[in-house]
Amino acid sequence: MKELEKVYNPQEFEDRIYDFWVKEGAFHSEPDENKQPFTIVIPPPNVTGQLHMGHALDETLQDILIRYKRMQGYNGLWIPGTDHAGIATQIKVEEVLRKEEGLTRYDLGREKFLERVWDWKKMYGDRIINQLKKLGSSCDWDRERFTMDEGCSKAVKEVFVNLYNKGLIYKGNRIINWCPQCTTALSDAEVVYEEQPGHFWHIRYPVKDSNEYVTIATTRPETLLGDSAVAVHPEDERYTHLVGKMLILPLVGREIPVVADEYVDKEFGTGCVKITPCHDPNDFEVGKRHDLEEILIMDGNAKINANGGKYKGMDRYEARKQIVKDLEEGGYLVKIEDHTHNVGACYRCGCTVEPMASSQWFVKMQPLAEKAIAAVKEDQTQFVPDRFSKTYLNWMENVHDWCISRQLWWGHRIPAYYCDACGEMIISKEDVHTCPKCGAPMRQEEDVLDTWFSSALWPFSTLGWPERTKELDYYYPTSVLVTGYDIIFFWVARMIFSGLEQMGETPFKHVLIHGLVRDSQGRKMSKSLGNGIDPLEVIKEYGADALRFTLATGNAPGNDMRYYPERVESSRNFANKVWNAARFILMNLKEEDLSFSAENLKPEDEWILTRYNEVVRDVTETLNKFEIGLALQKVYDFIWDLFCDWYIELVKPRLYAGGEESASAQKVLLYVFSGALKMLHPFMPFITEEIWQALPVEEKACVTARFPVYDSKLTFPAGAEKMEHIMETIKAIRNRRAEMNVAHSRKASLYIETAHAEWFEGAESFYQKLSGADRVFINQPAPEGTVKLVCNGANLYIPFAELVDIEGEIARLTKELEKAKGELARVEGKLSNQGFIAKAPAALVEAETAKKEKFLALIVSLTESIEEMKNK
RNA sequence: GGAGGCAUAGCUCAGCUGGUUAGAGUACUUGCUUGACAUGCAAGGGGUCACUGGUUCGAUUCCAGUUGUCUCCACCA
Repeated sequence: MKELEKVYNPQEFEDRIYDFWVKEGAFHSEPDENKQPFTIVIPPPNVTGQLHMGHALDETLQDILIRYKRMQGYNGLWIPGTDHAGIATQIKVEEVLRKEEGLTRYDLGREKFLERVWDWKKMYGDRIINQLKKLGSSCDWDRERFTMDEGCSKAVKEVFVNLYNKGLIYKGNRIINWCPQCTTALSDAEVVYEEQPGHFWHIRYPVKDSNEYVTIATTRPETLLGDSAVAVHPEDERYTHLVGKMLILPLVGREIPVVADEYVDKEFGTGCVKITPCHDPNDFEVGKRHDLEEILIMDGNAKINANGGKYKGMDRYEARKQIVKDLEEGGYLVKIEDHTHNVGACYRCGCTVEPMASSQWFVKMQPLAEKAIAAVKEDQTQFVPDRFSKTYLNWMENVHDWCISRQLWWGHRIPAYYCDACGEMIISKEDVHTCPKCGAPMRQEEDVLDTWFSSALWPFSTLGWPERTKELDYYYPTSVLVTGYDIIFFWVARMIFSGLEQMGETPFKHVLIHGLVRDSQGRKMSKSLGNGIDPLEVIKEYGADALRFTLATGNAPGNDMRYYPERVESSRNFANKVWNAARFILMNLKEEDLSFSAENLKPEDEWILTRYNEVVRDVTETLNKFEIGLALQKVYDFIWDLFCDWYIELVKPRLYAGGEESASAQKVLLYVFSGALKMLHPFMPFITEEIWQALPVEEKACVTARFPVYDSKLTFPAGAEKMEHIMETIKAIRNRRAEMNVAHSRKASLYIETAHAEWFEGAESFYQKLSGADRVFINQPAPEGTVKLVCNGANLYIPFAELVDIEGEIARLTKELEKAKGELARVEGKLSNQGFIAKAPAALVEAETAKKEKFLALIVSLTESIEEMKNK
């Protein structure tokens, strides 16, 4: 038998335990027809290669579920996420390149640049894996298999061609969100809106051949350069006479028409809107309806292009300044108003996005969304908690077409090939070098796909699709996806419709959504605030188990949680408690044969076994419902309160006495404790395994042991009830001794007066050990001069008369009496209510009746006691 | 503008399909080096479950409204 260190020190064993699991093949997950699969798809880690608190939360919840399922005999597989083609990766590398070598990606060229990204990617990938091990993550991460390799690219091409052939992918000129810093298009989901102070510039547009003019207001005056009309509402009498007339665009001198369009809100501003089809999504639509000229005025860096005339080459903000100045000088500027408005920013780099017309690839969402909506409505995929399905459905029902092309290099290149000679375009899974029409060389599309396009295929592309591999057969659809609510649109939704479209089946049965980890003041953890907490630092100080415990408990599913160091500390204290309980048990296990059997059980054994069984049942139930925090709370309460504070204390006299009674106690101790360890293992894997290795148990490792199962043969209602009565009286005695300031060392006799002598028989040692009694008498006359305690079903007498403060005692008893009377009134109120008697369940009526009896008896005893006191 | 969350002890939060003497951790008060643990043990104080109605025999729990607060989505020039 291995000894445990005297002091709980997780640093001493966590790494060793992890290696032990790997050596034992505990995370093995080859398809096995004799086992049920349990698959978890996990979100991508963040780009810095540094484990952050949110990711630690993801990993912890996933790991708890998969360890639990493995212990139930399931074949558990992680499908780890990688940010395998993200914009952020490229931007990060470009940043490093710029800083350290003063180069841009164009200086390096596509191929060399991609090599750089790939090396960098591997480096941080390794770092993340090592960090996850520290956390206890049982993901057997196969990097060769789960990276952006041949296979993944194959899947991407396959899907692209499939969708294109079904008419679900198209190329078109549309307004997209353009990030001038990342120099790429962004999808709607990648834009974050923020309120910013700005201005309304009111500008006068003269009517051609007239003294009239219209006034428009804009927040972006520089877009004036791209105006091709001014729109008014068709029923706006103020302007009907102008519709069809031409205006002279200030500074530019271009003639633009006044058009009538329902899009304009008569009530808002002057009722006139300048129309800039290439730089505003609504204007773009108006432009299409009225066949207006489309004038793009900026380049990829948001600098004014040749269409901007004299402003060419200016940055958009520079141009704004200059244009405002020129308008003012030309007498066109009517007024400037302060105005706060929402400005869209790139969610990666924070740069203000520019809406721009551009030729991009899109996925037609409506047909895909319809299936994805049906799948969730029909519960093929269930969100936990359920309310997040509303978030999902809301988004899906209002979804716009998805812009999937990105003007980046790191990513899957779109499998489209162009012939410059004859204009032919081919979409193909295979590379096409010569044009089948004219024989000229073809060139592949430069753009790459949105990260989330390939990420959306993750649940099946990683399993070998489009090949029909045995992994795919066995593990798809996966069991559960665990992620934060902030990623529902980016990833969850897209995996669902992609899975449905390509596999004909939803990619996972459950989506477990959790909240965000915030700092102690409720703020989001962020780099700019500097309030982020490094999980590795926490692990170093308190151990991975303590961090996992903290992340798994203390809040309801889907709600945000705050991070407090004090909470980790209290988790660590629990680990310490378990550690010391283990040490106590180990130093008391002296028997050769420790195999448990339900024989020679004492009431305290029956009590703890009954409670243990209940906890096994409850924990299993709650975990099956993904109520992870609740399950852990139950294990915690059982171990600390019931097992350590009560059972161990109750059983100490037997252990010290030795003999047959000690032997049976040892067996129960080991049985219950090892079972509790197994229940605790998914939550706190390291400490439970380390202790397991020291215990004389049959199963070789806690990680591969079988999760406890409820056993009706091991519940003993009678024994459990007897113990509850004894414990209630012990609490009452302790309470009174504390109130009277009786030293723990001062022993006293105890006289129990009861109509249920059987409840208290054989309990002498408990009273001696736990309530400072030296001798215990049942139903024997108590001597004069005692303290009387009134309990449910028994009166207790302790000879401490000299310590009694009569006045205080009367006050205390009176308070108790009032409380009991209040309870009685409540119960009687219920029982006298005919509606209650008639409609409430019978068991409840019975229970209330029993309560009434109990309170009646209590009131009689208390009243008597008060009278006695008054007579003294 | 649309949708959703939250409001329970000083603080952070549990409380699953209505019936509990409304809980935990932490903080606070008191007493304990009781042969696993002071990272501990024992005892205690502390809550009109935001407010107003409704449904019900019965509401912290379900429904509606009000107030406060947070978040997401859309976005009007």
